[in-house]
Amino acid sequence: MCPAGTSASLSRSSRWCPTAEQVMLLEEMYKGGLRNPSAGQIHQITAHLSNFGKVQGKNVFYWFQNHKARDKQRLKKKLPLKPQHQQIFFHATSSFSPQRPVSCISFAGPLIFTPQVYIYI
Amino acid sequence: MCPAGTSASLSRSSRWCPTAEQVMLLEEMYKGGLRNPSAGQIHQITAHLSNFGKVQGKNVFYWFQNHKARDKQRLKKKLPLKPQHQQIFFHATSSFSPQRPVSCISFAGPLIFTPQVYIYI
DNA sequence: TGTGTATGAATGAAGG
DNA sequence: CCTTCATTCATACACA
Repeated sequence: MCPAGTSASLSRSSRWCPTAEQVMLLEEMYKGGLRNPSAGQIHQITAHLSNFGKVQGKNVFYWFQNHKARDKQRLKKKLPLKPQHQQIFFHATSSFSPQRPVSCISFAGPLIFTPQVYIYI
Repeated sequence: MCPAGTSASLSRSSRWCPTAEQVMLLEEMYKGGLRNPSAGQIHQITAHLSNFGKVQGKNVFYWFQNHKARDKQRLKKKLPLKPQHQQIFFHATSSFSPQRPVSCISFAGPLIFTPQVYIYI
């Protein structure tokens, strides 16, 4: 969490603890609509945030990822509307027999192995 | 990752949680140069990994896809001055951490993968 | 010192 | 392949 007061940088911690200024700037950008910054944007942002404390590109990347996800999560929790998100998972449930498995993946070409063509039986 | 001592198996999670042994084997193959396993290879690998826990072909497929992509990102040191579509970076410490004591390589199967992926007994 | 919470980090799974 | 989403693990900190 690294809340105010004790600003990050000096912590010998293994993980990034953004300073108040950094968080402020990030939130500013977030409010501005930024959600999935490109690599270039991340680079720029990182450079800018560096003026306020140690920070790496990955920190910025994760910050946006997490902030967006949790923003959504909070909203979801607040409005528990009907479960409209039916997940239609059909488990392959395989007992994954070891040796002579039934034809699982029924195409054999040396072609691309894309998930879309998986055939679960 | 699914550390917490309790490896995968009993998790009621819907997603695959590779065991330490499985990860180790996958890492080994990756280090051996395997990047885009063919459907056949995936099938073999899956069969082999099944000796160490539940796993499906798509898990293996995704593992290689993700590992390759993130490995690449990890290695990125710098970004071009121009915001092209460069990659996002992650930290550089990759070394796979054994989440458990690991008593691997004990499988005695005479199985072979690809020439690059030699797994001696 | 234990417990809950906020959040950094990681990665499986898709989507495009 | 690259990008994004979802879920989880890990950790710092507030509070008791």
